[in-house]
Amino acid sequence: MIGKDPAASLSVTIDDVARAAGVSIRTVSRVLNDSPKVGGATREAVQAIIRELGYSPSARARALATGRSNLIAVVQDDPNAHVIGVMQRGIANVCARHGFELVVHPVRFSDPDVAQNVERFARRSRVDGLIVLPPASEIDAIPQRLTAMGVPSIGIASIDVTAYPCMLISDERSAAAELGRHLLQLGHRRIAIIEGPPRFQSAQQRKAGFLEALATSGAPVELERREGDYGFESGMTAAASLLGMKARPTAIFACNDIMAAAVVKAAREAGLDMPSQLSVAGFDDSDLASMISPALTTIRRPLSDMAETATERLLAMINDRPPELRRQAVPLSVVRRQSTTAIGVGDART
Amino acid sequence: MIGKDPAASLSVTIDDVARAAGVSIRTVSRVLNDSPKVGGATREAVQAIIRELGYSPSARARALATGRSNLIAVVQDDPNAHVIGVMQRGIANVCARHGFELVVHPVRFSDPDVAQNVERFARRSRVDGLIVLPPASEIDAIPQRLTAMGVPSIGIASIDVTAYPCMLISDERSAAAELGRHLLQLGHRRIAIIEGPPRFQSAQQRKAGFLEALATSGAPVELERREGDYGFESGMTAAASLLGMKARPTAIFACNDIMAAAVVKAAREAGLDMPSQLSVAGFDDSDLASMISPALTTIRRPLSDMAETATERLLAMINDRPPELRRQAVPLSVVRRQSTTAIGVGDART
DNA sequence: CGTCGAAATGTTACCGGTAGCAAGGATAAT
DNA sequence: ATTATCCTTGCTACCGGTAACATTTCGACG
Repeated sequence: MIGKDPAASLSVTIDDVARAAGVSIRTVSRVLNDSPKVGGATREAVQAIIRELGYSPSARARALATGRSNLIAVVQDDPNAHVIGVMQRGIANVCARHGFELVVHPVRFSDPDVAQNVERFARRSRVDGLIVLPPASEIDAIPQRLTAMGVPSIGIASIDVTAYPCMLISDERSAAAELGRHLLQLGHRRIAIIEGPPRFQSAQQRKAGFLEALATSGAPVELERREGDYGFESGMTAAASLLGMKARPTAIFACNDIMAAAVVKAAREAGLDMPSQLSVAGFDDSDLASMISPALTTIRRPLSDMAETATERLLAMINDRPPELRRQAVPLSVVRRQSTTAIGVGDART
Repeated sequence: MIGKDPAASLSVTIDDVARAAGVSIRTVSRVLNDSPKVGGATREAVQAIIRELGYSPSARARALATGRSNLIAVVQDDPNAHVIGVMQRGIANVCARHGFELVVHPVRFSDPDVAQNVERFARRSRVDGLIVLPPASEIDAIPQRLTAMGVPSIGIASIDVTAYPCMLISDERSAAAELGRHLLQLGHRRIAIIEGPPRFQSAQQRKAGFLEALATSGAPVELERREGDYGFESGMTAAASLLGMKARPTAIFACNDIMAAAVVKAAREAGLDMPSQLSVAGFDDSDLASMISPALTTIRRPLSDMAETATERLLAMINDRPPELRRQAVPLSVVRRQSTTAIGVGDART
């Protein structure tokens, strides 16, 4: 009945349990870690007391004694709330299944001291491992330091960052190429791309894949390029410039959904009908993509799966099971929606 | 030069530092916690060694010894990635400033055992305090258990949940009322509301405030009500039903931006021009709101400020400074954009 | 020049668990 | 019945810090 005092229950210690059960601390510890060498009767008695007292062992003390904190961290920059939201959930799910806790450590991609920042964080917090999300995952120095410290880490990015002991690489380049071919097949020849900021590898990959597809097709493509910063405003600016051309593009690929949404908005305000007069495609398949009109043709990354896989693999490394697969390419898929269509019917001829 | 060995640096202990500096552990500890009673020369010598060895104290051991983990948790359900993303960032910022780490604990609002789940989490992880985000913050049992355990917590919600020692209450009811008056002033009389799921207090508050404004205005309003679940599909369904009416509403208030976006999309596909033939308003001022066309008139909560304030206050409680303000109402504001306009010109007369 | 007090540093007992090793008890083999 | 063996359980030394209390060292003052 001691357990009835709720105020005290937080401070119940293993000692209290041992005393109440009339056994030694060692035995209680065994029950907690369900060691096989405990008598059935004793085990049940101890468990009863534990329940009665509402006891639960301190993760901190445990961490100190075992050298494992049962904590993993996710390192994230946050330009993209959608990506982070979905991945965090996936990671948290796996953590919960394995009795781990998740600590988030936001960083700034542009901060020159990110790597040092992360190192200090890892050192101080003593997390058992880290998952690094893009675009922070593109920074070499982070896995370099982590690996030097002997802390397991896994990166999720669009390119291979060799310093990571394990990586999930989403093949954004191929996906963008596939999207390029898709537009060509639809008959588009005046095509524009709104690129992302070149400091991000993802932006470079998406651009490269797309341009490559157009170039190798052999089709006589008139290509127009603009640079955006993945933000809505930059998309509006680029769109305004493209739509104001005499020979306006019939299709625009924006390197993320946000800029694509800007194109849609700009086009609508310019009185253009989509997709008949203009096809638009994005990248990410964020919520946004299917909520605007017309719904965006875009590229989907299996974010949730990637997050779960990454976490499973990190936990494996933490448990000294080396990852079976040190590098894994994740295939992405084009999601066709209403924002792209074959050129023809209501074609815009300037 | 010992510090050059990076693999070893993770396991540098206070003892190593003491030995290297030729002082006692106690003195190193004093330097770490910058206690005033250390000689200047000694202090500098120790600091030099610490730097050289790349030592940083284990947060775990510290937690065990001091009884404080320097960890706070954010408890969140995640129907709304936007809200969580913004708030998490605000919380993390404040944490970083005060040397705290942030652990996220996702829960399910609909889970009958949430409260127990959170209690176990708090007990096990030994966090120093918790911030509970809506809608999880509406569940009484959570703060009840937390308070009984003596763990500081702060809730952010649209109503007062008395069991919290401290709360930030966003006045969604008044905001919705203000929005209602706004629509009336614009001349709308055939008005519809797409409500959120009644199990959420936020949905009830938004509805109540809006209806109240219409009722007390004295204006002869024809009100139409539909129930949604805060999801896009439900918004489409409700919109289809409303737009199919003989006497179609001239203004629709959707209780969140996502459903409002659905209304916009449905209206557009029905060939309606906005805002001339239909005014639409949402709630949340998510990214979405300004990215669609027309941009949504909606209601903004100062999410980032709220998150920071909540965190500051929680940290104050943790440091035994009772919160100066145990309840604080946060005023919200109507953001007028292009989706609402005065009735008249291109009015829809069915 | 002796004494006293403040400042600086050291010694050591925790914090709440884990786990190696030893000891006690019960059951099985001879 | 006796001893060997296995199964249970207890004792205790850590894990890496913090902080109370003791001790030493000096400078200052009478």
